Amino acid sequence: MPRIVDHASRRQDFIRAACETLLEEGYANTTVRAVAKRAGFTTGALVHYFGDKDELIRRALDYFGTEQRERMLRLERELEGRAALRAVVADALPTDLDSQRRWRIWMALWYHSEESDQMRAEQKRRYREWLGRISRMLEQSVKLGELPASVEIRAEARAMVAFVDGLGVQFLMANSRLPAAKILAMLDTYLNRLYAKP
Amino acid sequence: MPRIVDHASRRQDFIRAACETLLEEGYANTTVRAVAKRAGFTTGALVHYFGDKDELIRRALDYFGTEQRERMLRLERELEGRAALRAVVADALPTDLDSQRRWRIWMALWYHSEESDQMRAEQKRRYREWLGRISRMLEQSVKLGELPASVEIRAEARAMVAFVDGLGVQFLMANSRLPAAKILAMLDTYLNRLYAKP
DNA sequence: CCCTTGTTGTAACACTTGTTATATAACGAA
DNA sequence: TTCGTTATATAACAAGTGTTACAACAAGGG
Repeated sequence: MPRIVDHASRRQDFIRAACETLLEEGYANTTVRAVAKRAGFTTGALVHYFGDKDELIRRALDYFGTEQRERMLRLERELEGRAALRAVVADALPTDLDSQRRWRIWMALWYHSEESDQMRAEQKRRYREWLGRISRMLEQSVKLGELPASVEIRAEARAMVAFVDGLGVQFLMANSRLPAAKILAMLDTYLNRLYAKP
Repeated sequence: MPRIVDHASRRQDFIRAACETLLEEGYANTTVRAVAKRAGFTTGALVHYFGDKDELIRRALDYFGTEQRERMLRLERELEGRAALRAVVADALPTDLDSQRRWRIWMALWYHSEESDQMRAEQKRRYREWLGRISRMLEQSVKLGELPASVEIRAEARAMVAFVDGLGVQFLMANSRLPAAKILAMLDTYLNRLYAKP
């Protein structure tokens, strides 16, 4: 009976607008008004699709996560063991403008998960997934004989994640002046040591 | 003629209050009103000692930096080479409640240096210092014969800093549930590989 | 054609922020 | 004591926030 509009797709429009705003204006400037405007609406429309701002932001961050996960799953399917690990981690590392913006989002998420319980939960979930993914590739390396069975999978995964996150931070702090080649060289040095025959 | 009050020491009072507020309430809740109240005054008094809020915050962060630097210099003086590196990095790693709070501040600083040019400058300066400190200890290791001359000092320092920063992030995300022993074990694994005889 | 129902825009609300203006209090010099 | 200067408190201001209330609108069914 009433005016017909695809609820789900309109929601997606707002989520996309929120993503763009986050990337281009930063977290602090991502207000409901700004997002609504970018989507071509006003706050009146936006609030019909999201309970509150936090939900909108969480959906947007979810969108980033999904994108990244899909890229990684693709790499994981095509490769295995050390090669897969190398590819997945290299994809996560900040090597171009796009990943630089992704890292800005991550940092904002880290920071704000201090305040919002829901966000912290979401963030923990994502970390677990990320650790699990790396752990699985390390286990595969053990099965393939690339790594000795004595390697402590969980600790190694944690260390790897720390390495990646730290490089992300440094990249942002260095005003993105860290050349991709250097970052990848550091990754290879790291992997060479991890995979060194004892 | 006028009422006498030690300008410098009163300033320090406010700076200390700002530090405490940052640590206990977090960056977002560190308002001029909150800091003034904690110092036992109101905003009217505070603004007589600082041009604006940004200056106050920068002074407070400076205070943290100075504290940490002094601790590190002490360790650097007492030890040398690998032992010094291990001690300094272990001190920086998040192993107790105090360092946890310090890491919260660091993350806030990272995040907000996206917006304030002055803060970003301050932050860059601190990173350079931190990289320089580690580089010097690595060079000392080379001189002591602990490391081969072929090691790429700058890249290794960067990797080390990344490792530390990443662990700091993970510590915060894990709700400080990462036991100190595990973190130190990861550091030692890292150092063992770096200092392994080829 | 009208009416119902979901959509959207407008505007107000309540609150918080940093900053500024101004009044009051304190204290030493004259 | 009185005055002048400074320190401090109080209060207002302007801007910006998320949220809410409400009116206007659109479009398909009767």
